[in-house]
Amino acid sequence: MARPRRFAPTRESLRSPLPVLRPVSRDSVQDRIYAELSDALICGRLQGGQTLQIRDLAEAFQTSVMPVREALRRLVAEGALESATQRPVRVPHLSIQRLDDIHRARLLVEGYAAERAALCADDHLLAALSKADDEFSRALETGDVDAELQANQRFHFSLYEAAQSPTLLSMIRSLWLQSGPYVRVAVAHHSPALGAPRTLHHHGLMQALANRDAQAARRELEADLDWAWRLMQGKVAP
Amino acid sequence: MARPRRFAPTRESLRSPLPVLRPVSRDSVQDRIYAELSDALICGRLQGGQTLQIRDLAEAFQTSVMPVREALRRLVAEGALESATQRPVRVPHLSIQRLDDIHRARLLVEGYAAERAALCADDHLLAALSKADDEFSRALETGDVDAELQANQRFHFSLYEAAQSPTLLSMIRSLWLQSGPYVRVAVAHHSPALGAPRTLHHHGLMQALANRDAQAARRELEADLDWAWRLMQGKVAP
DNA sequence: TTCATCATAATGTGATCACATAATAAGGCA
DNA sequence: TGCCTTATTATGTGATCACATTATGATGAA
Repeated sequence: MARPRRFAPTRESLRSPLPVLRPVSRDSVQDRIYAELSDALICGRLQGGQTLQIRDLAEAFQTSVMPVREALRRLVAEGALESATQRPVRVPHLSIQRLDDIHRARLLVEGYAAERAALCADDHLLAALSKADDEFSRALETGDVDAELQANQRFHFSLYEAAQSPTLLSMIRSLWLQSGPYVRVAVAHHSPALGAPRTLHHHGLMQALANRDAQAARRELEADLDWAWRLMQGKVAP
Repeated sequence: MARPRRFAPTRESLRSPLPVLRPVSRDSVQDRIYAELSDALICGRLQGGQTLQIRDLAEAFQTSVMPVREALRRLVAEGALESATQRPVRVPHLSIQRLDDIHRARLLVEGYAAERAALCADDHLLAALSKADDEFSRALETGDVDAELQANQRFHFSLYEAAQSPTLLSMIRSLWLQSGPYVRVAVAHHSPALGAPRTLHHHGLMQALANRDAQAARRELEADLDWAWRLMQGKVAP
């Protein structure tokens, strides 16, 4: 192709094509705010009951209220946040019954995704899981909760992406957004020794995938989720 | 004019309880627009590939663009609509593979909801299902596609609500929003004779619920979904 | 005729302003 | 002093404006 690639199709760049200085994020402002808030939710940096006021967030992000409104609206639509009419948006304060409900849905959907992933597992997937699990173990040793949650997220979503189902993936993402604020309080204060079962389940899961054993993969994943759930039950008020 | 009347449980209304004149819609404008668009999607009044332009909708709804933007944003977040940056929102044009993906997710989640509903089925549920099925049959005879879809929706969601799981219910709602535009083309042009299997599955489902047979309920529901899915495969272009 | 280029129009996005409503604080009568 | 009332403040929601970006149609040269 003779024409230079256009990364920022303005008139100026057409006439004097510049080398790409930055892979300019073509996301809108609200997309970046949404991504920031999503990450904060999944990693548990926001806690249940916390209110998120539009003007405060706008000031924090150095923008107007406009992109913040739309980002919050998206998260409310996904069930990650709740809002009454004319009331500030809040991170839902989930009852133990509601958390149990979410947990059951996670067993169903994530367990099925594990089955599907096992059927089309390859070396690339196993390598990605192994890498994430290494980071996970290292974070457990050093007691770095943020790194632990990040690595755990990478481990699980590498698996779920392998299931090759956009529908399941978006449902799982929504479930993680909802349970994120409560997962952290569960894993935040346990001793490193308690982490042992999780690495065990991770390894069992990788073994099941290597064997293409869908049922075993589901069992190991469910055991992993159940472990975190039992820990959470002790921490969360009824 | 005296003080404007307030129907919300404020101190005043507590002291002099007024008869409820109208269940005044305390929804915001964007809520009503969202409800309208949701209904249009689930009932298939919008078709795949159709673009929804903010200003057009605002004019149709007699409002400004503001509430429309937020309603569309919600639907995009739920996967019911898609939008590229700086591009008009569209009803997704789903491939056969994507529709199959959604179908599998529906089998999983709606099948599980049917199981759960069977475990706590009561006379009230059976009555609601029977009523919806009557309307469904009547719509089949008269060939009223809109009424058929409405009744079918009521039948299924009466069942899903009985599962008493807010998490499952919102996931199912999202799946119906996504598949709504394509379900209609499937059921719109079949002869009334082809409708027989569906009423059969509905009746089988009700029988399973009466027997508290969770596995049978799942099987009947899956059969119902599979019937519609096979019909859809013939109508939708690959 | 055909393709590139430019000008124009249309549309989503962000900013700012205005208003209604809900929570909170201040005041007043029993 | 206690509780209801009233005034004030704060916040979400809707409207309007301004801009960047994309698509579309016109126009020119090879």
